[in-house]
Amino acid sequence: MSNMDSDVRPDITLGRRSPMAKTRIVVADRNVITRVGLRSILERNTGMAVVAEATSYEAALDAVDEHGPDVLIIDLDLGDDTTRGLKLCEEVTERYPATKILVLAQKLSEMIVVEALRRGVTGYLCKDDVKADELGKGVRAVQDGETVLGKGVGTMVARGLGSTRGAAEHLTDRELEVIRAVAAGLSNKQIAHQAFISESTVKFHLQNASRKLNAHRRAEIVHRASAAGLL
Amino acid sequence: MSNMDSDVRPDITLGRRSPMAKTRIVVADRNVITRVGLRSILERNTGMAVVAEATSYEAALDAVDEHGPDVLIIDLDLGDDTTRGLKLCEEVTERYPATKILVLAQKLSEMIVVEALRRGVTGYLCKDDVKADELGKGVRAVQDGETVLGKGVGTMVARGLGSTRGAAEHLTDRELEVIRAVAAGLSNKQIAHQAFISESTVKFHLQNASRKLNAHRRAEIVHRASAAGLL
DNA sequence: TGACCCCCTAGCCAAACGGACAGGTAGAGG
DNA sequence: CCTCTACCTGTCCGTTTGGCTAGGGGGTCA
Repeated sequence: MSNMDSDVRPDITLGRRSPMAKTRIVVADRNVITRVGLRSILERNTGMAVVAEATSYEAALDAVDEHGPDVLIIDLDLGDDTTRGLKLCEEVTERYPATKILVLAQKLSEMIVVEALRRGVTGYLCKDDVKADELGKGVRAVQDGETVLGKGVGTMVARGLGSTRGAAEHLTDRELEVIRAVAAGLSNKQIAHQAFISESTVKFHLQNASRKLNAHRRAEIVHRASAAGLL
Repeated sequence: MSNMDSDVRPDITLGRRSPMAKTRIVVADRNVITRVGLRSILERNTGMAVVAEATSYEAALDAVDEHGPDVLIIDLDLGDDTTRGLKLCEEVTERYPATKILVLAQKLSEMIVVEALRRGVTGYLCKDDVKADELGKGVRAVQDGETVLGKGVGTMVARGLGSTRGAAEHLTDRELEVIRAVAAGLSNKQIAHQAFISESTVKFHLQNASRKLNAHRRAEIVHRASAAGLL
């Protein structure tokens, strides 16, 4: 209660995963309010303990390294590049298969949902939809290896996996750069000039982005990218 | 601990604004985690009490009606129409000038910031940027009538107020409808058909929206509307 | 070394868009 | 009555786009 602002809060380190021990949780979220709220809600539940908090991708990984928690609760949007969050999930599931991941997203993005699940995330809830008691249940379920999908997430998964191919190929740096320029209202010609490439190339990148985002108009590209938190 | 999910949590009703009394706070946010977190952080401070929580515009207004708090902490994005949040601020400042409003936004939108301040909001912080101790200070400052602006908010205000005219005329229902269709990737012709109006009219609405949002291309319109939480 | 991916470029053409005219209706309110 | 707002329609024309095909260069990795 005295050190509520530290990035990582160590705790009594007892033997990892001893039976009957408390569920050890690491929370990664850039938002203090959310961290405090989560801790408060989860620790009402006598069987759970938040052993560390993190506010960046690096800190999150460090915390998992150090504490080897049962569950990592994470908001993938920890920096300005959500893709980093996906990579983090991949790393954690690879190196610590015993640590289950529960994603707590601010908003639902089909692309992120599908990609996260592909990377071994075992739960995906949306902050705004979740009820207080669902959190505890969700954590317990995830810890037991059950897959927990929040309201609306399920249908996304169905659609996402139903698509012919991996729905969400990653946008390349250039593509993202171009999309951001489009969002700013620039024409292809202006973008070309700004990025020191030809107009043809701008169109090329936009076509690739269209395919990847399953959009057909630049306005739609912007919308999807925006919804995915890419801008 | 038993009724943490109820929309409004009544408390001991003592004489309003007695001197030396605790700072009475109403929290309006659709997110349980945030509500619990705020309560937890604020009530560490012995001089403050969260007397009610609300998860909808209606409930927020009811709570203010009932408790006449010193401070209303609100995330304007309580439903699917952020404009409602602005109207709410207007109503509260009009009917309860003694109740100060502190906006806790998820993301920063110039339009929302400027409009909110125009409507008598005395504080504007961004959830992700705020530190735990800043919250208490912010609430106290707001209660004293001081204007509290979070990181980045100040510059927005400067730009917003510097603009020749009221920066943010409201988009009409039709305009919003058209914009949403544009975001979905529809052509003017398709939108016209969908809305039972002519293509000319679609273009007309888009031109008006362009002016209001200070955009020149549909992709930019979508971006701004999206950033303002209008989609 | 070939396969693969990202990046870059070119030209073509139909369709869509933006921006500007110049109007019209209906309702709300001073 | 006049004004204001939201809504609706049209025509014009140059610019921008979407979608296509058809390439080259450089990097990584098996």
